Amino acid sequence: MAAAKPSNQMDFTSPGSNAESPGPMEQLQSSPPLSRIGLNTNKAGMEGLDKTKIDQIIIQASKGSKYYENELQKERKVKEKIDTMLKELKQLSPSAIETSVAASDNDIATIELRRDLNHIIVHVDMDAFYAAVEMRDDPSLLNVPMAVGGQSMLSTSNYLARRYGVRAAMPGFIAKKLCPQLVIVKSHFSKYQEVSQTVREILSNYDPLFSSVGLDEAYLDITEYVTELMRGKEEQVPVEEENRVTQSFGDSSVENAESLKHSLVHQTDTKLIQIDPESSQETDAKLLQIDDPESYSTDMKSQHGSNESLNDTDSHQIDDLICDSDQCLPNSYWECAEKVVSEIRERIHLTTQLTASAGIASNKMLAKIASDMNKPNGQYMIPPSREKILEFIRKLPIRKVSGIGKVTEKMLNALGIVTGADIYDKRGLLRLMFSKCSYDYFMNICLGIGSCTVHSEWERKSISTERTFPDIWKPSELFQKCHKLCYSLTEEVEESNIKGKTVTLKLKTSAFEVKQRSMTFPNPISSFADIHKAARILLETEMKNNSQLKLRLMGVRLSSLEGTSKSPSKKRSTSAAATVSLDRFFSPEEKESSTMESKRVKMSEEVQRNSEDGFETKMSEEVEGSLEDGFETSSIEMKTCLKCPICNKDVPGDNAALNLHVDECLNQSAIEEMSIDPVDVSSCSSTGNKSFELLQQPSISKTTSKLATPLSRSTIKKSQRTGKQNSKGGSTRKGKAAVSTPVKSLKSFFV
DNA sequence: CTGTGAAGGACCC
DNA sequence: CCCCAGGGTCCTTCATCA
Repeated sequence: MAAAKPSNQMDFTSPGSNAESPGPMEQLQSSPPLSRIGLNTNKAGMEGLDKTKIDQIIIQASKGSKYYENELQKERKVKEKIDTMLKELKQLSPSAIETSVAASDNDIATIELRRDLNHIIVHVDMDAFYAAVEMRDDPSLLNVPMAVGGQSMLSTSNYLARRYGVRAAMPGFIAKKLCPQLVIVKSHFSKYQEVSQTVREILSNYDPLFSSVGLDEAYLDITEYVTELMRGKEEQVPVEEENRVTQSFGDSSVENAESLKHSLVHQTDTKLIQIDPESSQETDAKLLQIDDPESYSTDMKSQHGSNESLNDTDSHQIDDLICDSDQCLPNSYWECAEKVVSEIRERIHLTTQLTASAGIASNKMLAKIASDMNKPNGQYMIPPSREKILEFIRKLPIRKVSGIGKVTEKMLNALGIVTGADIYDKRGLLRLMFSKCSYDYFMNICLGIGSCTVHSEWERKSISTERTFPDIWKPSELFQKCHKLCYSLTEEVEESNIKGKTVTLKLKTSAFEVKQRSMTFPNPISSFADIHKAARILLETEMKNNSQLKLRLMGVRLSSLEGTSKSPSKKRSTSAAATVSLDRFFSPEEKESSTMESKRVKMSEEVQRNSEDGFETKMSEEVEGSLEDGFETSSIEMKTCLKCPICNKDVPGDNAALNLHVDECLNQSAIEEMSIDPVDVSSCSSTGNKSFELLQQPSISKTTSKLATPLSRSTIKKSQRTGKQNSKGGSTRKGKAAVSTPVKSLKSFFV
């Protein structure tokens, strides 16, 4: 593998490659305050705005609100985190950093081995999706700044509105301040879903196994599609170079051409007629047009950020270095891919009257970034050569990378990192300052390496529902909310035939403080009775611990789902390749379409039976009371409980300790009650007798009442790197400061 | 030392 | 005057345990 060798001499070695000077303090920018409240311009259509002015308006509008105060608080925390990070940075000796750089170079060589340029990955992204749909259906919206959502929150805005700083995830009333003429349209979800489905049908012609992200995005691996197209071309029309797409489309003996025609017909039948009866005619014409070599080249050139063509002799050489000549896709394939993607977008436009943007690259991370380059209604390809990729990444603002949000950006900024090149330059520091996971993530970014895995089915990990409302504090109201939420969650749970072990209650106080309290059953549950009891107990406990609990949001979630690869129940040894993402080895036949159908109990019945029964009344009185209740009623369980060291211990006067104690007992008794509850028919097989046995050693852990301790971060952890990467440079790093950095999982982007 | 839960957060759409 | 969502995923820290 030639790849191993060049990897150490990074092409980043531009100016300041040795900028890893131990004390890059000059670069430590004191970031402006309110960075998390101000406008986030990291979005297409928001370039060149007067951010300062917009920020002023936003801040003006938010000042003094609970939300604002909470954001300030969070901002302070982040700042603190950064400060301690910088302090630790100062402690680092030059030699330590030097060593770290060497080790990092070593890591990079390893990571480089995973570079895979043999997939043509496409990221398709509908432009301002919801807004575009609304505009399409109501021409009066065409030339006005508009957004979709409500007074409290916008889902998206059109490009006109973006000129005012109005964007997704902005509350309506603030948007109005920025742009008084703004028209806010209510969202029509089902419509978006329909359109989305239409788009998906188109996409499936190019990659039947494509994966979608939300309603408006999707990843495709069109390698196979392109390959077949090219093969067809080679066989059928070996001479015609430029017109291969056309040719093969026109040739019915080619499989893809068949399928394409098929889909066209299909489309014509189902969609075009509804939208515009005449355009079916156009479809073919348009498609052919796209294939016109002239229009292609001019088109693509203008859309292509860089003028570099794939035929660059350079890239040939590089490619030869990097890839096995056998494996590497010929450049012509990538040229073809551009046409194919162009066609995809065109077809989307024809059938939906909406525009899409797309990115083409050798992995998902790059494709995603690329799709944003020529938004709206454009596409961009990052050529599959290592050199071109590095060149691209080098200048790339890190914030463009999916997974790097405002906090991570700020943290990296503090280290003087703004672009991909900076990441590479500071690799020594990063290796010392961040967890292995984060560090790996960063390295992959600056190398432009990512996952090519598109064809893996999504697996649900949790299911939840939550609701915001005007502040409430009356116990009866709180319980009512809880009940309602559990009900609707159960509906969904039953609909999807899901079972899970962990119930989490989410609370957001009127001060915007978010708390989560969870409880794990010994066996998967799904009935309203179980979910509600758990949620109810968690709520009771919280209310008990905080007598003036005032909430603006409540949510319930079920996780540790049955049949999840994470679930211990059916671990299919992913053994060997410990470091590799499960993604890769996930076996599709994991689904157990359970035997639960029979247990379907009518929700209404069940709710009625459970809603205001004795149990609940009991619970709403005194936590202690129900606690003892639990003990007494579940005499079978006495043994377990009696053995509980906490229960039998004298609880010290300390409040926190008492809480711990109570929580633990509550959880315990809760589970017992649920196991025993005669009403609970629907889940008897799982929470019935069996759980009695399991209850002997339940995995109940107490809900720690003492939270967070946000300050104790300053520690230098010795979270050792367990990776296999340090074969050469030695340095098994021990004293690594793990500044916790939230980072998109490697699973999603990297192999 | 590993695995698991619980709680808190960052991020994405 | 109206005053910051909801559904998910993953990572990290801590505690406790087997």
